[in-house]
Amino acid sequence: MAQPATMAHSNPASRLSRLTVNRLSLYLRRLEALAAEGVKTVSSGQLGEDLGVSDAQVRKDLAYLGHLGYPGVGYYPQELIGVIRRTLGLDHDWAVVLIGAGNLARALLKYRGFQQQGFRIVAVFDADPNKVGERLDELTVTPMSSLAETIARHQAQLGIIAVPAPAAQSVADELAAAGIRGILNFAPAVLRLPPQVHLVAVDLAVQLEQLAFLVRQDLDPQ
Amino acid sequence: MAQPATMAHSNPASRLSRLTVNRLSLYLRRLEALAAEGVKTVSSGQLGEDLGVSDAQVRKDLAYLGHLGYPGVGYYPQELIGVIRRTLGLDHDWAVVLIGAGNLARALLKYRGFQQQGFRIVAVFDADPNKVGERLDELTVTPMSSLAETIARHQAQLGIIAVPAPAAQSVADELAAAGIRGILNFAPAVLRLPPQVHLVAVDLAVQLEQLAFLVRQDLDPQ
DNA sequence: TAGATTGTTAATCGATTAACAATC
DNA sequence: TAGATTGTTAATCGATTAACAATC
Repeated sequence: MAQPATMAHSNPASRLSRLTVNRLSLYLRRLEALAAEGVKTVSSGQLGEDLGVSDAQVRKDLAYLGHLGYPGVGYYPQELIGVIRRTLGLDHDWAVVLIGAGNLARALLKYRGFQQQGFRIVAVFDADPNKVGERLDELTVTPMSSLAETIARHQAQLGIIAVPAPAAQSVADELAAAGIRGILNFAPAVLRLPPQVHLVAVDLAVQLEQLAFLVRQDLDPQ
Repeated sequence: MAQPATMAHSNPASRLSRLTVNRLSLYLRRLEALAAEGVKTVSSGQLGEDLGVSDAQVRKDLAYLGHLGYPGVGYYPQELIGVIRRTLGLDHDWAVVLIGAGNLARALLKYRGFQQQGFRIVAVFDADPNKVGERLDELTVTPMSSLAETIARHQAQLGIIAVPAPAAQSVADELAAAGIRGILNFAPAVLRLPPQVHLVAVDLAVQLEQLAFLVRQDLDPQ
């Protein structure tokens, strides 16, 4: 809107790298806490210090979203919260389906951070007939055979894969075929997806191995 | 050992970036699968294609670990597995303590990827007296008061924080005070730790928001 | 006003890719 | 040998930081 006409077809969000988007999530969480505390303004230096990010980095990240800062003053948390939420797509709810009804699924269902940002898990599926019908929180475990129908009914756009690695690719294929647009994958498997389906992978073993490497290197450099 | 004397104080591992270490974990997992299938040699092109990494990237990453490739032939999975495991510190077991006895803890206790790489969860703690004494898999939930003693007894070097965000910093402080050298943090909180304690954070909300951003940008560019 | 703080540029740093001589 | 493939260099790409004029 405030963009000059010559920039009409430029898309600010498309310039945001994965790293910047990650930090925007962190800024958002911190800003929400500051707003709840009644803080009226915050500087890039303060916000960065709270999160372990440089002040220049904070300003650069936020400048991608527009002229949101006030020289000599800082940023207004309330204003920033609105802009970041819109940028991240958090200005409306997301219907999410969860595949796999194990302990990780239980943990994710209870995870408040998802609910708070408008992610609604609308169905849980499992391939194991013994788990189908089981009650998980507010939901009843549904058979995989009703995946496509359930996704269509809820107009779910996101899916979370929490099944063992060998099953992950076939679940991903089913999700893609059912029209899911983004997958958060917890299975330790590399997934192949059509280009219109976005993928974010959380690989727990990789993260723990990263930690082992850091400690090992520190204790026993060689 | 095979290093010339002039490089005696250079530390190859210290040159490895976090990104490279992450990929080494992925290479390791794939190589273990290849070895199990009886594959005798693999090229950088093949390994990269399996994991979505360029061939040049694979060669560069592996070259940090030494001259492990054979021109015209490729790499020997068995040889590479040994070197990567040593580099990542996976050539011995790690005793790990788990703080928080909720659903995420249950999921982590059952996670095969940890056990397979030699991570042994030796104790589970919870601040809630109602949870203390509860059986989780092979372990009994222990009160926080015995944290330091238990860590010392098992000589645990790694800790996993799976408690709510408000409790995370105080748990981290206790772990650091008890001599833990590395923390894998699942709480959505920024932790402050002394420099000798390494930190890897897995932030589930950030990852799901990353996914929402990608999908939103794709569906509704503006 | 003086002081604080932004947005942005240029410099720096780091990671990836392309290309190819060397090797088997 | 011819073909395949490595290790490494130089080129490219991208992200971070330092610095400071502009602004309130």
